[in-house]
Amino acid sequence: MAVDQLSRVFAALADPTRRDMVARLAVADATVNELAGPFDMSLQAVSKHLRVLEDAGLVSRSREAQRRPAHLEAEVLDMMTAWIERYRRQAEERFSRLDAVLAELPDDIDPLPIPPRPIADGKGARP
Amino acid sequence: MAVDQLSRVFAALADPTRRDMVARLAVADATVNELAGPFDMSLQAVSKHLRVLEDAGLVSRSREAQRRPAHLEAEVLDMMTAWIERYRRQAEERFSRLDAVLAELPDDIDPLPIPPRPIADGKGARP
DNA sequence: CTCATATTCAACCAATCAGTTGAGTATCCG
DNA sequence: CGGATACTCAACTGATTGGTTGAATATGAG
Repeated sequence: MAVDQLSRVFAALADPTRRDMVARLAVADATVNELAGPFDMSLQAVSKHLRVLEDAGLVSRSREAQRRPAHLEAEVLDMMTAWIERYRRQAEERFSRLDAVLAELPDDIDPLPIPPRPIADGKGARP
Repeated sequence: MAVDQLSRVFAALADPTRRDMVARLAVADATVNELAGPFDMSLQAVSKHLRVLEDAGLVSRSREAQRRPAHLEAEVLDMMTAWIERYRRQAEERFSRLDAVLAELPDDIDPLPIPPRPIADGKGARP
């Protein structure tokens, strides 16, 4: 994988199955078997999804007898929020600045000159 | 398109090229040509990326002579933040609750029997 | 040691994705 | 009108993804 972590995290959460897993891991750590419960999907498929989350750094795993419980690593979520919020804020600022400019426009300016009307057919020309 | 918007938005931002576009659209609206500038990539490819962002609801487009300037729709970002923050907060709470429990443990309990050997590797690097 | 449980590995498949090139459409300008 | 500019559509391609099944590994219980 020659792809940066931010990309991996976004990609990981682009799948509803994986988002569901994250939602449940936020409540409690869980094994592959437990996670697989609600899904109509093979155990191996769930294992693969878990692997994607792990590669993205969203979950860590430990060993507990045969089980390998997954644990949500919430810090990575902060990385996403940081990215998103940065640009949301930037855009927001820009918009409010635009609003301010518009609000300051003096009344004697007509910012929307009506374009000259190209005219119609020559049928039934009126004198 | 049988895929929910949240999935589309996450997927849209899973690509570095598209994240870069979003970053620049946060600064100013831009046309396909302008956006394509820095990329070593055909105009059509950029147009396609823009389409993905549009389908995800992240940008809207208008018409201005031949140009079709793209405009960042920041509200959608809020949807992501809402999702992420919900689970981050949930996990966070859970951890602090756990901390509280541990802090309350009477002294005569040894809550952390030291494992004979912390699993040394646990996971070999796969080629 | 042998068996059961929990999980992963490996090979395969269909669908989607990110990119390409080439042709087509929309809009303005002279 | 005819061109130039800005963009999109269509068809193709190789890589990745989300799923499958069957075999393999890891660990604890008897």
